[in-house]
Amino acid sequence: MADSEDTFRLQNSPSDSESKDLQNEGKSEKQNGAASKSPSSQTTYIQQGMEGIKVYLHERELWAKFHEVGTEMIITKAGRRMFPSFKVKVTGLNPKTKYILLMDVVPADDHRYKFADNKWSVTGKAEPAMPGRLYVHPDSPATGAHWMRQLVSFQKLKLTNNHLDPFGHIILNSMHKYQPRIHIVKADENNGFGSKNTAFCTHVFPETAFIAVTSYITQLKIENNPFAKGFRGSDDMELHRMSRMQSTKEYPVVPRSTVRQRVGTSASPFGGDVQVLSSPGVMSSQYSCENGVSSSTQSQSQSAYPLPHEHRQDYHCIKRKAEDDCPAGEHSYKKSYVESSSSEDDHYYRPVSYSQALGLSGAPYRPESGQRQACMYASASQSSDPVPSLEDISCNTWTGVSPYAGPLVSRLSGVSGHASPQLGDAHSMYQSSMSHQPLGRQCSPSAGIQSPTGNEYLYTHTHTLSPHQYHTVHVMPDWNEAS
DNA sequence: TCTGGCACTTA
DNA sequence: TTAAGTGCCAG
Repeated sequence: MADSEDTFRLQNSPSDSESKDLQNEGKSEKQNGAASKSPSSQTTYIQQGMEGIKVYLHERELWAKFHEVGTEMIITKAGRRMFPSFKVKVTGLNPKTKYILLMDVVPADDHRYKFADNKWSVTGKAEPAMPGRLYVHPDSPATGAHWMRQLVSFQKLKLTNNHLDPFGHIILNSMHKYQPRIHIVKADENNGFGSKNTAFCTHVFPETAFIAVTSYITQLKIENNPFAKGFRGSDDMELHRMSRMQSTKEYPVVPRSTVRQRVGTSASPFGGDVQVLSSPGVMSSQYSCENGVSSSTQSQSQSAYPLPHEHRQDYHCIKRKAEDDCPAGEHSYKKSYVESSSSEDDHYYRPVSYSQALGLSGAPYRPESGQRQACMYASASQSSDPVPSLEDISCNTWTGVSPYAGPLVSRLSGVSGHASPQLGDAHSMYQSSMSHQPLGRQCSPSAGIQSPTGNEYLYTHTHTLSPHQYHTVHVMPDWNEAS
């Protein structure tokens, strides 16, 4: 959500602020190594309502660190949050227009992986993709001002390997590689998600790709996740741990994570450069920007595992505006888990309501039922479209996990022309047309226009939401090449 | 490869 | 104090 702890304020208008962000980008990275404000690309295709939307990955440097060694995400039966958590800063939205922010996780390729010989390697063909589920940000829908006022956090999203998961968590297969995606869907009362004019865009950050695992967590997680402080390597703790282990074993025990970490810092188990582990600023050059816009020439050789696409994608469609008040700025900014990024956050984000700065109403956009929860949507059918259409992030059937899911689901469901189940049926399974083709297949390689974006994929499309009727406006040329 | 329990943390 | 979340370990 636009979590309260992540509040920041844009100093001026979104565009002004963005300009400052862009101007400060390079300096920021050089000064403190925090690359979390890496800008999204300039939107070269502009359509009414969705032009200029940019998404910045928060804690990008941390993501990059994990990416360098091969990001792993634990999946459990009960559901596990992602770490690093997925947080973005969004700019360029119409402050008064309502948007729905979605996240999904799609297969990054067709492979199944194994961890052997201290490295990840392909071990076979991927198992069939799980039913795709969408995590709808619990604040959705909310005004552009709301989304832009603070970091948008998807940290409550949970990953599970339970194929029958009833909680709406995103279902993944262990030992498979996945790519999270962010979707911004314009949603207004009269022309909501699913109408043929619905506008949306999709943002992909390649450095957030990960392999789902049920074990094997790198030391980086321990070092950066506050909940894992108990595993950090203070001498006392280490002695305590070792004594515990020694008490039950007759031989010295070295934690597996420690083994992997030490291997990784001496000789990359993933075939990539390993100095990143101890070099916070290593990404600054890799993500250097021109006019504040990061380069798209990331070296794949530094990736722990090859990503099929090293660019961001945007899908743009026409939509009209809606007007709504945005929430009052009740949030307070809190330091992120990573110290290196907090200073940057302080630099960019102020705990003052952007909506107040704009003179907008302070009426919170909240459901009458109180706390809002995220809801998930799943897909069963597979789109054959090479480019994710809005259908790809819509549902054939829906359920909600919260009272709020009702109106949203009702609105969203219209896109695919399928009936919505009872609202609040938290245990129903969603079925939608979300494509779970490996990510590399989802975008047409045609009509490629090089974007000035950085490591995000940039794909811009018009989309009328008439089934299968859209045309590519902006596609990176090598989307399909890597996988 | 996966699961449950553990010790530990944050909120 | 309690609930929720963390990775590790044994099985």
